[in-house]
Order: sequence, then structure tokens, then C-alpha cells
Amino acid sequence: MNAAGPAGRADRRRNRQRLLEAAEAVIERDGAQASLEEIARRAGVGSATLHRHFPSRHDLLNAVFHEGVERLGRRARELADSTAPCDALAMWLEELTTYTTTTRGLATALLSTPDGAIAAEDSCHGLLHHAAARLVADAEEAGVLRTEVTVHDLMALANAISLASDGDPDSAHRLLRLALGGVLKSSPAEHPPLSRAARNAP
Amino acid sequence: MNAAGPAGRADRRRNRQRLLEAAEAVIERDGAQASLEEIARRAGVGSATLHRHFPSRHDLLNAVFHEGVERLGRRARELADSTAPCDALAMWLEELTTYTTTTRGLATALLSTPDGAIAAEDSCHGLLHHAAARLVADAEEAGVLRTEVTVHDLMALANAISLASDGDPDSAHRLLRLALGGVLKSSPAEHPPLSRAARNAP
DNA sequence: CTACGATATGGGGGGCTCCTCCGTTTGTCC
DNA sequence: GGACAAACGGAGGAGCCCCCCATATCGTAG
Repeated sequence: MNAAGPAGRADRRRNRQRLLEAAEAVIERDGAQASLEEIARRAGVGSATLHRHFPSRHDLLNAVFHEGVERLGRRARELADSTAPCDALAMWLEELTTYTTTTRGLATALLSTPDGAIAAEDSCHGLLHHAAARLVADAEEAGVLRTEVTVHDLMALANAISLASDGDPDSAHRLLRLALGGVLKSSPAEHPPLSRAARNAP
Repeated sequence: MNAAGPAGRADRRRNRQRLLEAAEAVIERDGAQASLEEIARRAGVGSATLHRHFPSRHDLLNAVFHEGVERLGRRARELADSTAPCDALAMWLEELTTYTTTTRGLATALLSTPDGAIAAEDSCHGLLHHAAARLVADAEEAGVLRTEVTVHDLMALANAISLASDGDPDSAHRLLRLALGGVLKSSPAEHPPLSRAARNAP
């Protein structure tokens, strides 16, 4: 395994580290679909080595953003313990979107699940989901969440917003607050299911 | 120009049509980053021909979705003329997200501007923006929009939602209604700008 | 200090992509 | 029917991803 623990050969760890640094730089410039070849080149290793360390692009992205994501996880626990549920949730989501919008590629990476598999527990996706779950549960218990909002919904929404505002955190924050507070002043007239009509229309 | 009008040579128009059909099929299967080579192959033309008709991937996507987008534009006018502003806006956004989520690749295409240039007036982006503007203006005049919601905000939000719910219209609709109605029951405690604290935190 | 086996490496190659050049074919108008 | 502009298509350069396997390196046991 690539557990990166102190086990394994020294050069392996060294190369892994170099790859991560190179990846961080290139991803910052080119986003989630940076060239793996260039990353390997920049790290001074062969492309095969990159693939041995990170079998898929997703693995690489997970590793690159792991640290930041863990920080967000800790922050969630911190907020949950120190702040009123409603504010804790809102603040954390704001911090989350700040991170995902300023980090080129993370949002994209998070949005697409590892391809079929349910998000692994220690993937970025899994870690964030876990962190959010606590905040959502608290907010729900306090009765401040509107209807049946799921953790999944919120994460999807937050990610989508980051993705949509393409690198501009201010824009992302506006959209987030909009979504949290609601776009319309009143519920849109309780329009009945309307599914039939709307779904066939366009 | 590739105006596709009745002017120009017959084979040109014929090839353009074939390309569009092939593109529609391949994009439906592979999304916005479908292989241009395969599209050309499937249309029975050389890859150079594809590039002559559609210099960039964006141009091709615009052309493929042009019809559907125009339909949505007409629908917007129709709703604006027949329905209360608030409902008109909500219904149109629902129809929009239905279309963008069920159409693999459109959302992605719409999200990324033609690369630097301001959305051309007759691009999908431009057309939808224009259609939405009318509905937003009406809603604003009727006083049903919360705060300074811009057309741009709404389009970004709708696109983000489509993108996030990845092909599942029901999920998209849930998120949309959530965003329109608001996630939280009350505004999140009027937290002051909070920009400083939140922005540096993670 | 050395020798050895497990481990990790990297270059090269196959198969794919995008895009452009340029000789050739085709449609149209007289 | 012929001439000329317009459109075409294949070949080829540059890149990318990923895998194979001969080779170099590490860490340890003697």
C-alpha cells in the first residue's frame, strides 16, 4: 500500500513528496485536469512512478488536498462545539466554499465521485461529508433547517456553487448566502407538484 | 461565416447537419468533453471538416444545443406574458434545470464562458441570459425577489445545481426549490460581514 | 564491508486525442 | 461543358495517458 507511513523505502517516500509538491504547483495553475506527465516531469520522476504512487487522477487529487480538507474537518468540530448550530453551519459552509473556490480543481475533484465507488471514508469527499454531517445534525435538532435537507444536498450545493463561481470567493459567498437565505421572499405560490407540465415542456 | 443559411454550397450544409447529428449522439453518451475525432468519424467526414465548421469545441456545443435553448427562450417570453412574476420565474428555472441536467454536457458548456470573451449575444449563454433577464426584471418589479439578486447570480446558481446533480432532474429540482425557498428557516443570525474571520480561517 | 533479494524506477511504445497543412475533389455559375 | 472558388480528407506533428520490463537502488543479513 501507499500508506506513506514511515514504512517502505526512503526513496519511495521522497518521490511521493516530490510528486505532491509538483502536483500542487501544476494543479494550482491548470486546475483539476492538469497534465500528469508534466507533474511527473516537474517532480523529476518518470511517469510510471507517478502512476505507481497514484493509480488514478482522483487518488492524486485526494492526496494533494488531504491536508486542507482535514483542517476543515477539525474546524467543523471546533465550530460545532463553540457556536450556535445555525451559525456554525453557515460559517463552516462559508469557509468550505472559500477553500474550494480558491483551490483550483478541488471542487471539480470533489464533485465527481471516485467513479462508481461510494466515497471512501478517508477520501476528501468522505472527510468533508463526515464533517458536515455533524453540523447538519445539530442544526436539524435545533430546528433551524428548513425541510428535509440532507447532508448530501448541502454538500452538493456548496460544491456546485464553488464550481460555478470559478475562482471568485466573493461571488461564491454571495451565492451561498443567497441559497441559505432563499432567493424568493415567499415560497413560490405553493405551486403543486407541477412535475408533469414542467418536465415535458422544454 | 458558418451561418448555415441557405447560402453557400450544398455539401457544406449537408456536412454541417451530419456533424450536428453525430455530435448530439456522442455528446449524449460522453458529455461535454466527447471526442471530436469520433464525432467526425461518425459523421463520415474528416476531422479537418469538423474544425472548419466549428473552430472550437465551444462552437460545436453552442450549435448542438442551440435549438433547445431557443425553445427555452420562447418559453420564458410565454411565461412572462401569462403568469405571475414569481411563479413565472420559478417555473422557468425549473424547466431550465430540467433541460440542463438531462442534457449531458450543456451545463458544463454554459458554465465556462467562450474563454475570455463576453458571452456572444447568440450563444447559448447569451440567449439564456437574455431570457432570464426579462423574468428577473418582472419579479424584481413585483417585489418578490429577496435582495439584490442579479440575473447572473441566478443563472450561475441554476447551472451549478444542474452540474451538481449530475443527470438526475429530481435531485436538481430539490436543490433548486431549496435554493429558492432558502435552506435555513431564519437568516443566519445576521452575522456581520464576517469576511475577515471566515476568509482566513481554513 | 559486502553481497543479495526485494523494491522501486524510468524510458519507450501503443493507442488515443487535437489541430493544421496542402494536394485533391466537388459544386456552381457562366 | 469548362473554369474557378470553395470545401474536403488524410497525413502528420505534438501531447497525453497508461503499461511493460530491463535496470538501478535500498536495506539488511551475513
